[in-house]
Amino acid sequence: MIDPRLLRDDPDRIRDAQVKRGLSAGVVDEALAADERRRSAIVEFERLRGEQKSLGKQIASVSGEQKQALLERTKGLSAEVKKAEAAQAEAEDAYRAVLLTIPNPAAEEAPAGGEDDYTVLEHVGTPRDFSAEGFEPLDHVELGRLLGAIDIDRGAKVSGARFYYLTGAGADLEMALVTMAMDQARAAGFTPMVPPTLVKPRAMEGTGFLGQAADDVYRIDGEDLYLVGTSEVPLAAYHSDEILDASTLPRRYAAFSPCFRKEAGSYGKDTRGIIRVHWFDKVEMFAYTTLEDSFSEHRRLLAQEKEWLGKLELAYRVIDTAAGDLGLSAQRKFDCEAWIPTQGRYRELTSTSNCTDFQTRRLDIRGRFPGSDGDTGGVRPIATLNGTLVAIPRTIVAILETHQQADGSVRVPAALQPYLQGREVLEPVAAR
RNA sequence: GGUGGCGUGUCCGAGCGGCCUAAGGAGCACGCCUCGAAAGCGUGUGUGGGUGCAAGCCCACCGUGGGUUCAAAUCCCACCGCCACCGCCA
Repeated sequence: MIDPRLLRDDPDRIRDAQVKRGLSAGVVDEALAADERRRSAIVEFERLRGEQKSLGKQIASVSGEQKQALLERTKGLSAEVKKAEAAQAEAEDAYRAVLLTIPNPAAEEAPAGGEDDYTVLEHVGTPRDFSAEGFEPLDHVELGRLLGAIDIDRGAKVSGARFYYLTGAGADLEMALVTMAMDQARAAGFTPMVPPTLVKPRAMEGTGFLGQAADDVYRIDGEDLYLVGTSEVPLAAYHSDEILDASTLPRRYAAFSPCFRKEAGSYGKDTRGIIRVHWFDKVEMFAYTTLEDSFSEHRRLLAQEKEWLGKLELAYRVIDTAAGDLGLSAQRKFDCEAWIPTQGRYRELTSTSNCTDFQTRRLDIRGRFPGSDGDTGGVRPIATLNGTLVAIPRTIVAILETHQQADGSVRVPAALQPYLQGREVLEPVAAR
């Protein structure tokens, strides 16, 4: 949720932010009107309630005829109070509902525009030139079959389209990547976590995944539980309704979890292979910081991702996502995109977002700062950030395709070897 | 899934229809005392919202949501969570 004070004090800024994302600024006026209605409803309720309270006190202290007279007067009042209370609750709900639809205003620095208006911040490494080496690279589906690492046909048989089995070396790769990622995160000060992946609506809504993004989310039939699309959800909700002592910030968590996505609206996109799937495992970094520190923390998360991709010896570029392509909750987002040889283009492997106080306001997470309100102390909103360390299928795609050799084997990056029983090469196996 | 018990402020804990504006204690902050500290004494000590230039004033909050009542922390219902036992299960 955006800062309600910002909305009231500087609505033009929110209007501009809406336009920058390519959205209509109309919601801002809707929200302002709802706020107006809400406040007059509150004033009316408090007036009636105050009257009722003082009458109640008199009733308690008198008796007999006097009491009867007062009782008569207060009976009608009681109904009015009830009505005013309902009106107030309704007005508050309406106001909140509008606020929830307003995305986090994009950062000044975020490029304006939609999906294609990103800025490339840097290129790291050089895409491998297979023509110079004299062979045609195989795609990850072929390589996965040769290595006995990915079984897409049986995934479809058992679970449907966009499902897969990781088998043999593929399963080994997942375990190796997860362990290696967790080791890196732990060394960088992140607390390892294995969170629940079924969550209540509150956690979903609080992280901004229940609005227009809702059709990408699986809901459990008849249970009021959702399957998370990322462990960002349980990690953000982890501290919901808590006041964290500012001295304990930043708090850094790294979670391993499965992720479930309907991928609605992506029919026909990436239908081959395991680039876009309904389920995958992921190690996600998550941080709680002060608002001021969130910007440097965002860079820190990006640095972790770059270190990770470097260890996997992948060629990639870093992009600054355009405002229109930010999720509801992000204020700025950097994606690391690795070069996929058989697609001839860069594909997103990791992504890190600064959500500032957008999620913490929705989830009632605040920090207790030393000092009094006057000198910026007291209880104030804090920031959340998230960043992918490793999303398994896409990372496996990049590794297999990038490090393949002419005979269909795949070279294992040096940093990964200790996690793969010291194997330097993954060799093709007989089909089964 | 069943039965029973319990959810009160930062924490412990009392209250079980109207002086609850929530007792008492602990903790914390400040002050007194002290060479300094402890002990002791005194004062203060939440969150959200409305209103006001401000000091302040007002409203809401006793797990959550309904209900009864002129009036609910207190009575009734539902739900959630915790604890214990039973059943089931990995």
